[in-house]
Amino acid sequence: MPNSDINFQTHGPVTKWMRRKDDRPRELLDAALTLFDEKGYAETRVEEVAQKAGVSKGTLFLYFSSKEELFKEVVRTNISIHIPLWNEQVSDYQGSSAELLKLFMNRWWTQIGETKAAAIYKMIMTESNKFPQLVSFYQDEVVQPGEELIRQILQRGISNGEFRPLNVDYGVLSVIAPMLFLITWRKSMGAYSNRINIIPEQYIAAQIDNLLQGFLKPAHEFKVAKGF
Amino acid sequence: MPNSDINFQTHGPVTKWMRRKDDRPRELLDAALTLFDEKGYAETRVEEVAQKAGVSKGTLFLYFSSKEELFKEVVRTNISIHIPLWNEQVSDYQGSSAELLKLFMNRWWTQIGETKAAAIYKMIMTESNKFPQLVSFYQDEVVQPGEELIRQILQRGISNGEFRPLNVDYGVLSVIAPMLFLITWRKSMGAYSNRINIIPEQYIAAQIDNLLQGFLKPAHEFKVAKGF
Amino acid sequence: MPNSDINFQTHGPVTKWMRRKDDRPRELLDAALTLFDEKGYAETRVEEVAQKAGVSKGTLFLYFSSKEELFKEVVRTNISIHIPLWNEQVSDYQGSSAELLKLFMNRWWTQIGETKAAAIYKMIMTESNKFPQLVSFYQDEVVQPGEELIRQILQRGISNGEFRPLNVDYGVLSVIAPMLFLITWRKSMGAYSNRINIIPEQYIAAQIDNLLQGFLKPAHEFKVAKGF
Amino acid sequence: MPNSDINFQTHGPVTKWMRRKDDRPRELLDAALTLFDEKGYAETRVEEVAQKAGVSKGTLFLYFSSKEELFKEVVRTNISIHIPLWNEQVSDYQGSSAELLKLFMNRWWTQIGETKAAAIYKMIMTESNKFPQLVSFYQDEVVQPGEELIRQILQRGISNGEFRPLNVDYGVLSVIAPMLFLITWRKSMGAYSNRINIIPEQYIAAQIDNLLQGFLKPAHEFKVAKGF
DNA sequence: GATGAATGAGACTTCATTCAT
DNA sequence: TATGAATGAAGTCTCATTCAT
Repeated sequence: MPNSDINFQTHGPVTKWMRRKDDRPRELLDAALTLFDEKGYAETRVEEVAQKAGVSKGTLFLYFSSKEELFKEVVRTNISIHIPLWNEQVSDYQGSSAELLKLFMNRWWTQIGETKAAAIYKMIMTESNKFPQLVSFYQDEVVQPGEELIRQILQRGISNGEFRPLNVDYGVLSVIAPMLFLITWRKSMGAYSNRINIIPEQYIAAQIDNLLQGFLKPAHEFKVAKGF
Repeated sequence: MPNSDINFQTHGPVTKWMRRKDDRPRELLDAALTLFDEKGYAETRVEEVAQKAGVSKGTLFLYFSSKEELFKEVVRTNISIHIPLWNEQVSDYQGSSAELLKLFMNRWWTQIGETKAAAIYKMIMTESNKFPQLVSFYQDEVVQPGEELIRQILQRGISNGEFRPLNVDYGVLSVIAPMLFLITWRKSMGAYSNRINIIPEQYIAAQIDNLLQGFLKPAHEFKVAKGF
Repeated sequence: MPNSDINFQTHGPVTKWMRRKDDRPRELLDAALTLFDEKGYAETRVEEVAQKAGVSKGTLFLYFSSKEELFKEVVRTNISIHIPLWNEQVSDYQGSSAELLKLFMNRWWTQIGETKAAAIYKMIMTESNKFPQLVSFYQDEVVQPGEELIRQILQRGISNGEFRPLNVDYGVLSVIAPMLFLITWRKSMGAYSNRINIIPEQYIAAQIDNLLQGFLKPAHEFKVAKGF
Repeated sequence: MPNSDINFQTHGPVTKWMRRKDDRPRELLDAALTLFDEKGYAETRVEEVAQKAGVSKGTLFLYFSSKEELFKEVVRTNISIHIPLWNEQVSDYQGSSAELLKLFMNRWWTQIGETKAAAIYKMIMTESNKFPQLVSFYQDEVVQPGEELIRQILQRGISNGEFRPLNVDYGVLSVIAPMLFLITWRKSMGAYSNRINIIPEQYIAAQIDNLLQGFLKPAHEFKVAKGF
C-alpha cells in the first residue's frame, strides 16, 4: 500500500470503515487466490472474485486494472515470506545437518505445503504458459533462495563430514522434488481420484528417511555402483 | 492418393481441399495435443487446432462434437500404451531388483517422460479442475497399473532379500515422485525460467542412485549392474 | 424431368434403377413435405430430408439448387389437384345446392383436409413471412379457384331460390373459415395440447349444419335484425 | 431522467448508453414481439431485437438467458389479460344472449384480434413445433378460459330458451373458428397476397349474423338489439 | 469511491452448400 | 450420377471491461 507513511501519522482511532477500505485489495486478492486455486484462472469469473470479496464487479477494477494484473498481484503478494527467516535459522543452527534438513522439510510442510503458498506454486505451474514472466519472478523470488537454502544445508553436512560428498546440484533437486510433487499431486490427482490419499506427514517422514539414507555417510561399509 | 508409388510433390493446381477421412482424427488430435500442451486448454482456439491440422474450423466439428470432447479424446487416445508390455517384463525379469528398478526408470524416461505422454500428464494436472472425470480415468488406466508395477518390483526386492523391509506404499511414491516432478518442472518452471535446466538423464540417474541408497540392504556386499 | 422424351423412346423393360432415378425428386419432395410439416422449415435439416429420401446430402442439391428452392418446389408440386375436377362436378350437379355444399365440404375433408395438402396450407401460413411470393402463388392457384367454386355453389343456391340472398363474398368466407381453421388447429393447438381433440367428421357436420341454418331460406317466418 | 418536467430534446453530447434497468425488459420484449411476428422466430436475429430496443447484443442476454427464453417470455407476458374481466361481465349481463354473444365477438376484435395478442396467437401456431410446452400453457391460460366463457354464453341462451338446444362443444368451436381464422388469415394470406383483403368489422358482423341464424330458435318471434 | 447496467470483441458451434472422388 | 468430406459464413452466447449514476 502506498499510504504506509500516512498510517504512521494517523494516531487516532482507526474506524472500521477505514480499515475496510485498506483491506479491500487484500480481500480481493484472497478471494482471487481461493478461486484461481479451486477452478483455475480461465474458469474463474472476475465477478465471482468480487462477490466472494463482498464488492461489486466494478470495484475490483478500481484496484486492479485487469484480470491478468489481478492474477499477477495474487502471485506477487503471496510469495517469499518465510525464506529470509529460514535463512538466519540455517546459519545459526547448532544441531546436526540431518536434523536441520529434517527440521526444514517439516517446517516447509506446515509453512508452505499446507498453506496458500502451495496454491501459488500450483498456479505458477498451471498458468506458466500464459504468464511466463511470473515463472521467472517466482524463480527469482522463491525457487532460487529456496534452493540456496537447501544447498547450504547440504554443504554444511558435507563440510562437517556428516554427508557423503554428493553432487549438491542434484542433491538439492532430490530434496525439492518430493515436496513439490506432493503439492501438485494433492491439488490434482489427489483431489479428484478415489485412490487412497497420501497422508502428508507420513509421506514427508518417508521421504526424509529415504533422503538421509542416501545422504548420510554409512557407519558400516557398502558399495554402490558408480559412474552412471 | 495420387502419389502412391513415388513421393512426388505435384506442384499442379492447388485444390481447395483433400478427402482424408481416415487420417483426419489423428491429425486433429495431434494438433490439439501440441497446442493444449503449449498454451493450455483455455488459451487454445479450436480454429488454431483446425489450422494446425490443415483443415477448416467446421471440419474439426465433423470429428469431435465439441472442444471439450476433443480434449477428452486427446487424453483418452494417448494413455496406457506401455504399461501392459512392462508388466510382462517384470514377471520374466532375471536380474537383480535394483537393476530392474533402474531399467524401469530409464525406460520410463524414454517411453513416457520425453514423449507426448508427458504432455498428457501435464494436461491432466493442469485441467484437473475442469475435467475431474479424466483424473479418475487417468488414475485407473495409468497411475494404478504403474503403481502396481513398481510395487511388484519393490516386493520382489524385499522378498529376495535385496531390499530392506521398507513400507511399500511410500516406497512406490518415492519412485514416482521424482519422475512426475521432472515432467511438471520441465513443462513449466524449466520452460520459462533462466535457471540452469535439469538434464533429465543426469537427474534420473541421481534419483536412482539416491533411491537405491535408501532401498538396498547395507549389510551384505552386492554389485549393481553397470552400463545400462 | 428433362428426360421425358427418352422415356418415350425406351420401350424395353424399365429397370428398377432407372425408375428410381426418375422417382428421386418425388421422394425428396415427399420427405421434405413430411419434415417441413412436422418440424417447420427452419428446424428441418437438408440432411434429414436427404436421409429420409434415402439419398445423400449432395444428391439433394443435384435436384434442387437450394433449400429454399426445395421448399418452393414442395409447395408448387403439391397444390391445385382437385380443384379442376370439382369445377366440373359443380356445373353438372343435379341435386340441391345444400346437398352440393355438403358434398363439397365433406369431400374437401377427405381430399384436402386430412391429406398432405393440409400440410401445404399450414406451411404457407407458417412461412408466409419468408416466402411471400409463395403466398401469391398459392392464392392464385388454390385459394382463388377454391373461392370461385364455393361462390358458384352459393350463387347457384341463390339463383334457384334455395338460399336467401346473402352477401356472397362473406358467404364464401363463412364456408372457408371453419375448414381452414380446422387445419391450423389440428396441426398446432390440437397436436400439442391435452384438450379433448376435435373430431373432424363431427366438427365438419356441425359446421355444415350451422352454415345451412344461415344460408337456407326458412320454411317458416322469422326475423333477424338487419343493418349491421 | 434528465427530461423530467419538459419533453426537452437535449442535443448535447451523446452519451454511450443510459441506465434504464426497469424499462429494458419491456422494451426488449416489445421489440422481440414485433420482429417475431413480422419475420418469424428463426428469421429474427437477437441482435436485431437488441437494436430495435436500442441496446447492444450483450444487454439482451442480461435480461434473457437465451433466445428461446426470450421467445417464451414474449408469449408469457402477453397473454390472458382480458379474460377475467369478461367473465364477470357474462354473469352480470342483463340483455339477451344474442346481444351478449355479439358484444363478446366485437370486443374480442378490438381487444384481441387487432392487438398484439393476435400476434401471440399466430406465434403459438407458427412455432408450436418448436415450443410445444407453450401450446399447453396457452391452452390453459387463454383457450380454456375463453372457451369456458363462450360456453357460458351459449348455455345461458339455451337455458332461457333463446337458443335451440345445440351441441355446446361444437357451438363453442363455431364461435372460435371464424375469429381465429381471421387472425391467421390476416397475418399470412392477407398480408402477402393481392386478393381483396377481408375487412374485419364486416367479416365479424357477417359471422355473427351467420352464427345467430344457426343458434337462435326460429319458432317464436324475437328481436336482436340493433346498433351495436 | 462504489455500483452494476451496458458494451462489444471474440469464442464456439451449426449447417447450407461445394466439390474432389 | 452419387457421395459425403470439407468449407466458411453466420448465428448465439460469454464475459472482461467501461462508465453513467
